[in-house]
Amino acid sequence: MSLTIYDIAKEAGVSITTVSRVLNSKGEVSVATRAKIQAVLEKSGYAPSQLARGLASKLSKTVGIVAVDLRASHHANLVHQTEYCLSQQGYSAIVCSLAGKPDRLDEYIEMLLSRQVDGIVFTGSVFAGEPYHSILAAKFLTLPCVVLNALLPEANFFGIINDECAAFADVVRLLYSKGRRNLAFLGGAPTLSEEQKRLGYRTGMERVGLGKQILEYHSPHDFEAGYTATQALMREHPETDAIICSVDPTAVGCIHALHHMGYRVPGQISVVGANNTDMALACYPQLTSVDTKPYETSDLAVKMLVEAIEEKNPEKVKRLDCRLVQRHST
Amino acid sequence: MSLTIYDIAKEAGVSITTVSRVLNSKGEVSVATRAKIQAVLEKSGYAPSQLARGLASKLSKTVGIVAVDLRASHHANLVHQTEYCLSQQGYSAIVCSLAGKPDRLDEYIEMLLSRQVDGIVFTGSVFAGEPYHSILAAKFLTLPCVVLNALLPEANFFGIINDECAAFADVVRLLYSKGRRNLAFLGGAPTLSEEQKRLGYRTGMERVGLGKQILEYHSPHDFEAGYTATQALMREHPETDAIICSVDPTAVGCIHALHHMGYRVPGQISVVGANNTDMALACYPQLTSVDTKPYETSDLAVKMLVEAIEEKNPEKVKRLDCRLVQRHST
DNA sequence: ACAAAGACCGAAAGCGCTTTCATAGCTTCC
DNA sequence: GGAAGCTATGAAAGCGCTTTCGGTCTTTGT
Repeated sequence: MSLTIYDIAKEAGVSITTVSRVLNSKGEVSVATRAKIQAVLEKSGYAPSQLARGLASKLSKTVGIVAVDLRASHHANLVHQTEYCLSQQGYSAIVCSLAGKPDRLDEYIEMLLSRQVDGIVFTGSVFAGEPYHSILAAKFLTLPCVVLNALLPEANFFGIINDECAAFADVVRLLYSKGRRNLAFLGGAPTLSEEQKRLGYRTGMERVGLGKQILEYHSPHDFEAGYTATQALMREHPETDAIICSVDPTAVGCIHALHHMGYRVPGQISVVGANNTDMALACYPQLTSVDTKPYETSDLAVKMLVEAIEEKNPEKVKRLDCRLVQRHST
Repeated sequence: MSLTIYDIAKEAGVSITTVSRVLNSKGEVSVATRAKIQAVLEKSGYAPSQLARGLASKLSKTVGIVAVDLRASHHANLVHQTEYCLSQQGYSAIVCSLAGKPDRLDEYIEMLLSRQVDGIVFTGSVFAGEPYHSILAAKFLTLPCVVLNALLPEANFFGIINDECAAFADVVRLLYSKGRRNLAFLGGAPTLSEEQKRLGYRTGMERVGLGKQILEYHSPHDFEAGYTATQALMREHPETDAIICSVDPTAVGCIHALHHMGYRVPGQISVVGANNTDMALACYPQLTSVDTKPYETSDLAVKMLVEAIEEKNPEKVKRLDCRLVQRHST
């Protein structure tokens, strides 16, 4: 096998305790011995076993990242950046992708606990809703957790909230300024994030004086669903001239449906999405989308989590604003 | 802290050795004691510490997944499915996303080794090229590694090769059958995967009697690059009526460029991509794409890796065929 | 009836670290 | 000059498991 702390100690002519001390830079070590040990360390290429370290210190320097579905671009971005930030801080990430199957959450949590992770990051507001929340609550998790885009009532659950409400109100204002008067909202299951968007839509509509014309449709967060929901919407409300979708995949499905029904985008109908994923760039016309800043969100999440792990009592909730990115679909 | 094997042993009135035996179902245990221990196990909700287990047994039941860039849809799919298969086999995945920065590979490998991973999966053919290959080679990795879409010469490196060559020859045949006669190829840096595609293109061209009209352009694997490369291509070879791109993002950039230059797709020009990512679905018209079967690839990778870890000597290379998915861009 | 062979179980030694506690050697101070 | 206080170091006890080895108690064969 590889080198152990004993090899280093022997080579340097000191005890493993002293080696451990310089490894963790804690405790007093004379300049001379420190230098000697450092030298041995350098040339040996020794790296301490994180397993042994974790076992002895009760800190594994590992965190779990649980994503609803890693295949979704927005989540992949969040996981990517979260992992990156964690690695910068000396933590490794064990990632779990639920593939939309809530029942796997239970096993994953169990697994993460058995691996002594120091904390967990959940990407996605669905974790605040059912059945996820019940599963999490039943675990009585005592380790720090941060949920992206949601806030759970439990202690040691930290949250980051994107202010999507304001951004969606802006979306309405933008569309209104372009002359659109029949704006529909196409949203998903009522998570916090969805509710914020919906609220933003309503608020925006009130502000521009269209409060009486609220039109809300429902669609899961995928391409197909966006497609069929749009067909229904246009059949029942042919006067619609702008569709605000809660996420990009829905919006892309929406655009395709409109194309196939013979509408011109943005000529006749404007479409807006959210999360500013690469789908927004890929579709034609390119999609105007609410940027929910996955990078900033992840950075903040890791910052909060690490602070919580180190018992620095970070704030329980942080807020981040969103930015509307205009492209050719409006 | 949580329960340990001692608690279980005491509760069941046996030694920890015996508990360990039923936990790992190895060694002889009478039916009676086994039942007794099982019962205690059930109602306690005990889960063995994987850290301690790994330390004692030298098998961490953890594998590293190193992706060139998790943000790229194709890689996210691979990582997702690989993680899923691993979890089914009792392994956890530590994921590392290089974000296209080769220099981070070194640190990641070091980290994975210090965590005693039992194996590593690399997603992407770039790992067979420079500078990645040199970095890997310098490590003298003795643990099993599998590289998706590439094969490294080193021992204990296993590979899965997608037969993209045949698929790209099929692409040419398809386009030819649709009346296209000026087919250009838009590929990336010369990795094995890229070379296969290029070879497929050439072979296909020979077969349909267009061997004299090989036209190859170069473009990194992203949207922007595909866009600009296409502009150059069309400026220099306006007679082109079909563009075969080596990956979807390039193809999407290509389509956008064509749109902006006033060409109709597929009216005047056909475009094809590869990997069949969600970008292929998102863009308009939806993209004909070579499906490189990320799910089958990942399944196979995990199968090979686990066999290698358990010293079952799997074959060094496995091949998988690809499938051409026709959509509206051709 | 007695030896040989199993079946079943526990003691104890690690795995590679961290951490507590004790000790030895030096200063410092009145 | 001796008590008090540092600084620098090591011995040893864990952390929660696996695994080897040996021992006891039944079987089985003759």
